[in-house]
Amino acid sequence: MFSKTTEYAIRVVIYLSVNTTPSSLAGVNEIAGNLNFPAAFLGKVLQDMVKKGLIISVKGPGGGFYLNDNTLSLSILDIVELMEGLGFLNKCGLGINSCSPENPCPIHEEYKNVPESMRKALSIKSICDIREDLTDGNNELTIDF
Amino acid sequence: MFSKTTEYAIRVVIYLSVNTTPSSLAGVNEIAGNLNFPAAFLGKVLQDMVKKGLIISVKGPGGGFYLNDNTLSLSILDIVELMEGLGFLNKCGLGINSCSPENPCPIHEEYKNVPESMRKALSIKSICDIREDLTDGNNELTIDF
DNA sequence: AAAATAAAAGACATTCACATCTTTTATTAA
DNA sequence: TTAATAAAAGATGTGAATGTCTTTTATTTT
Repeated sequence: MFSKTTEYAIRVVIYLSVNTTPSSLAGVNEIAGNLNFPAAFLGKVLQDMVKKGLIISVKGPGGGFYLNDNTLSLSILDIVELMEGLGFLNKCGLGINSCSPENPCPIHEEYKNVPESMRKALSIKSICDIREDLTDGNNELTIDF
Repeated sequence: MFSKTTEYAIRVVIYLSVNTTPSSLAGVNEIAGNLNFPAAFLGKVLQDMVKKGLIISVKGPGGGFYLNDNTLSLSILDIVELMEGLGFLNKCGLGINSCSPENPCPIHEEYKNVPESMRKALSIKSICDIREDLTDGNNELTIDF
């Protein structure tokens, strides 16, 4: 559904939310190792995320990355929007560019629920909520971020 | 959402359902021209569709393509399945391979509706139904297939 | 039979996301 | 102030999907 860049960004945000503070950072290699991402490419994604304000970087010995405070209040959808835009929510179910309410494709009505349920699924929780889910232990979330 | 190959295949099936009969065919260039697809590449897709039994080809002067009768009873989802499989319905909302009911990602529950609504949207109508919608005129479908 | 037509088939080209490698810059610690 | 560390930046590589071009095969018409 999303590009690798966006996918990596989402998981990095979650990882950093659980595993770092402004005084306890994580480096490229640690993140790449724990999330099983290619380190060199992840470096590029991290650069991009710094530029976009999602995370903060520190150079030099002991350096690394940690989460920007503001990012905690964002939803997954907000991160997707920052990384690659929300075009995927407006795409026709058959891929027809000229498809619109005035010029609907053959499954236009039937497909309406899809972007709606996507939007809901991706925006209902904040990163802060997800961090709580993962650290609380009062739920069955077990994936190691 | 789908590959170009699959997208072209879906629209070709609809086009042929409305515009051809076993005695009135459509050639690659006619189809490509009307649907605004690259003709040479479409030729490859049509070959593939013939092999998969979706359409029937006739060589030589007056030749071209028409819809296999059986295809009329298929849904869009059936065509997608034939062309590229249904992997897209089993993908995790965050792109995590190890995501499963026993090992759910942070938005696992929230995302469940998405593939469900996709499946419904793509399987509720048969090609036959869609052809009726397009030829009846008792609806607002206006895209020229 | 010969010429024309149109799909089938094979070889080749292009593009872009994804990924890697090398060099530079900033920071820290000795 | 020098050496070490780690991110930033730039250049380059790769593979798969997409797209093009040429040749072959089957069919029809003259």
